[in-house]
Amino acid sequence: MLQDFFPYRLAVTSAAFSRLLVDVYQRRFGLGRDEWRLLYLLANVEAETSLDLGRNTSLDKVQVSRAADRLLRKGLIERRTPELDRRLWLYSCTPKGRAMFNEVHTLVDQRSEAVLQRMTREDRTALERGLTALRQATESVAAGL
Amino acid sequence: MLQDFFPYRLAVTSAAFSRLLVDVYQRRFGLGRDEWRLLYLLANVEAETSLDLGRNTSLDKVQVSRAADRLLRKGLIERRTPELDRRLWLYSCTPKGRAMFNEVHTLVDQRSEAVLQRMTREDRTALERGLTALRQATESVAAGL
DNA sequence: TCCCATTAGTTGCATTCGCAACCAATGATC
DNA sequence: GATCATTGGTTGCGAATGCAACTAATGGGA
Repeated sequence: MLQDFFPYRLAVTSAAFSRLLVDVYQRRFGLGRDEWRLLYLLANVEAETSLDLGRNTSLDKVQVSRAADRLLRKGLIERRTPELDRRLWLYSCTPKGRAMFNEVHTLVDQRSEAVLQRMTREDRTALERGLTALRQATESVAAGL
Repeated sequence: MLQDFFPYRLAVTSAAFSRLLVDVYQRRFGLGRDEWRLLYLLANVEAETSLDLGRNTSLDKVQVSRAADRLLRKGLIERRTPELDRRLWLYSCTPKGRAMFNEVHTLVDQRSEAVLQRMTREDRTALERGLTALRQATESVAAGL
């Protein structure tokens, strides 16, 4: 039975939860998932290179490049070439970007909390624990190819 | 910090886990995610209408239509018009489809179990519990729009 | 019986995605 | 310090996705 298959339940649950948040940052603010992630990172830091940006968002270089391009065109971030390595970009958030981040973050966090608060404290603890363990186990298997 | 944001961790973990399985059914068998879901359902049942197929796979009608189309062209499933309602299709799995399902399922299940077996029994129980609670909470919030 | 609102499925289009090829800068080696 | 493998970023292209329009079948009233 597909409905009992763990990978299916994980994917469906994760997608359903995600959809609630996408409704906020995508439909209401026109931000894609990747843009939202970059903005999240840059809003909370002075500046960061494209390289670190990729590492810290689980996005590959193509995704970073394209999402950053969209954010640039919207005036939410800016970039300059760092002196040390001219292959990279050093990105930072504009005031406009920070303002939008704060607005979006408030609403996204509300939605997310609305879901989590419908769970018991014990269920939340269990989810937290299970998720952390799953991430480690997944990384471990993926590392061994 | 993005890395501590629950929605981010859920999405990243789920995607990483998923990728391990996609490597199997996509790269090695040329099946898309939607095709794999339909095949999973149809391999374990006599026949099912397009309508039920959608309900039981969390796919919308467009996804069902297109994935079914691909499976038909590959000869893995077949369909006929049910007498009761000629708007629908009644799908069923061909022997070739069942054979491929069994092969893929074995490998996918191995991968999935390889991950889960690296977790302690307690972590697995916690994950199971947390995931079920999260799904219910998510559905509950989504239902209230 | 004839509308017509509803439901199911398909198709078109614009956007996004993933992959591979490509270009630019770096740095190790000779 | 010239060569070239490596690393970082961008671009192109084919496939997939999401959304809305469209077609076909159903079913409930005037």
